[in-house]
Amino acid sequence: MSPRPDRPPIDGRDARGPRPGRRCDHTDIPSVASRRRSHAMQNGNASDQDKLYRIRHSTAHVMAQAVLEIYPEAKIAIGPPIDTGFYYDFDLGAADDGRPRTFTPDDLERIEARMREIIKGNHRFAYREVSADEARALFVDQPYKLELIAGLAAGGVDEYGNETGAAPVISTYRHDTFEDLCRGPHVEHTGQIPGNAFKLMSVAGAYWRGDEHNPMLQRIYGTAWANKQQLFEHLQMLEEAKRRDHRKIGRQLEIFTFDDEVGPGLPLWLPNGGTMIEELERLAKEVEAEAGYARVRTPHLSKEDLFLRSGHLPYYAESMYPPMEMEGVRYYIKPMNCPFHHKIFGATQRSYRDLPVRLAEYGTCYRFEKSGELFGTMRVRSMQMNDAHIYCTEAQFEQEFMAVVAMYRRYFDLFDIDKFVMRLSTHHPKGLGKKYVDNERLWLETEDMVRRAMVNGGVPFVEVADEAAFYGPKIDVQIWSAIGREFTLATNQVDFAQPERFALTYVDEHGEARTPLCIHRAPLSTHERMIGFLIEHYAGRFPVWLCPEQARVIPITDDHNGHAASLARQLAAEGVRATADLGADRMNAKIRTAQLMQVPYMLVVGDREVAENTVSLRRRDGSRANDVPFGALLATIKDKVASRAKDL
RNA sequence: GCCACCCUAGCUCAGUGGUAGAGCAGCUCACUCGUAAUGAGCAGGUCGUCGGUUCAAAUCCGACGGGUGGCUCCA
Repeated sequence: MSPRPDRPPIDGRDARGPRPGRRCDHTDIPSVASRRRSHAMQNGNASDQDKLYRIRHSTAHVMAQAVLEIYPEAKIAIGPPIDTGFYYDFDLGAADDGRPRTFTPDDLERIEARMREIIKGNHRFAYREVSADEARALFVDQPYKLELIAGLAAGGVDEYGNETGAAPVISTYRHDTFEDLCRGPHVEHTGQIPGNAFKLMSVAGAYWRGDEHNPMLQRIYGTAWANKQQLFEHLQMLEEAKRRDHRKIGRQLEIFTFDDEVGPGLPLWLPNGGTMIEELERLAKEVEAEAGYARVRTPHLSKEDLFLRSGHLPYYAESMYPPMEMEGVRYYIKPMNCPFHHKIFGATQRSYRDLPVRLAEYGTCYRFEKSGELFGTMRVRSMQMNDAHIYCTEAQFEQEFMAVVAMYRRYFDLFDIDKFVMRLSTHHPKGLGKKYVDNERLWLETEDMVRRAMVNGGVPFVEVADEAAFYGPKIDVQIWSAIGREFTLATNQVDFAQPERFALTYVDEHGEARTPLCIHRAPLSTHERMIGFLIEHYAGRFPVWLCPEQARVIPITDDHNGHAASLARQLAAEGVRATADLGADRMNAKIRTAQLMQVPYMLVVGDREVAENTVSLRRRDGSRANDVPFGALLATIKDKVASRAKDL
């Protein structure tokens, strides 16, 4: 099973907002926790979820007690339940060498052992409400708690520091020797925590309140379940996720590789990956031609002036490779294609009759992602984007925007992608002039336009504030990697800022110059992220049209090599990617090899097949068909490819 | 970038102070086989790099590089 959610939580609400009946997605959990979604939590009923929530929350408290016993000087921060368990953040103070003390893997074992002892004590969880002064006295040695209490006392902030807008009630839960600032709920006593259904998983650094300017705390992640079987299933699911990991399959299927000397985040596409890229581009070009896009091509770098005009440099210089200087002029490698497309739009005089203008390009971009942010091919520094920019009038906007959304859905149908969330990202007033172009009126107008278009089109979406692009709101399509990491696969952005900055105009029916709106869109994402995602989505078993190798001819003995080679040539002549395995292996070994490479069609040929020009067909799924006339099979394969069929 | 952990042959891994091993893959030979591994032989590593400790370092320490899990970030 994949840890991605079974059903996208499409409910028209903020993805981080409260959702009835799902305590593990309650607002008192920091945003990261609520963004990861658990398989189990989606399936269980409300009372199961409530029970798991209590178990996890209580296990976190027990862990904090164990940590405080081992490190009495430790300062405790926050410890919420998350969708597969819980975590707790600690500040362990300075070690002898003056550097921050950190947990060791041995600590985890000790802490876990002590936790089991505490659980056996059947200590009751006791709730009480306290005044702000009492709370301050209770946690006088706990600076992080004091900070949270200050927020609670001031109102509108919960015990995790998240804004609630609710009236402040300060409460604590106490069990055994440990009392924590906490709203609960908890199990009745520690004996209700199954001692064989939790496991401390990892140690990680985490910034206090998620802000990298704050000190880094030590976080321990744990997983906790209602019983031993559930824990076992969860651990098995993690193993299965590792098997589908695109980094592993990408190596096994010889799709891509990385080389230390080339550099981190700079994938090398092997021939199999190259083939897949060609197929994706073929798809995109067909679909875009049909939808009235024109193809353009632009350079990989430009003068600094271009990115100053676009506004990218002041906003995103950190994510760009540093400039290079030639003949006294600074050049940047492009992190995006839009400024170039804007220049193409602006290169000719445009009439309202020409609009919409849709410019498409699989543009190659380079972004300097921090080293710790790289992740296989899903997060890289060089990428080729399924990019296009649509220039249109305000009157055309809704239709154009929804046509792009329809294009997403067409692709997602083709790939059977049903686990995703469409997310409308809007601005936040506090970021105006910093993260965002400073024009609140246009922000509100375009956000409303997008919202209206989505609602009119009947497209479910969630809305999140403060996640927009600097030039406008956007609709992102969020997907999850095999190991549960969330990514934006496709994006659809409204840009009300750049057309003006580039002085782009068209002449309207009254002869007046007007500024067009621009829609940025990338439904097929980047090749890097798309192929990484597809590898995990299909676990390497791609539909025939996308397979690097579509058919392999396997002779039974050397006597059939000539015939096998001839069949492979005939397949290739008809555009089917096929090879003949003429090696010294036995037939069984050749089948195994082809099977491991996920070749969809294996054509076994022996004496009978040579005599009758048939093949004995083995498909990747293990199904077989004997005495298939070669011509008929060739026609079938060609049809599966041409129709981009989902089946074999 | 920050915290923790990891890096031994193309791949998966064993080896925890006395100078390197296995399986698979590769190559050669034999076998000529009916739907997931035929057998034998050969070759392949300055143990990520550099420095330190030691009579002796894959093994201990440090720096750097790369990776993994998180945090931050994600146009």
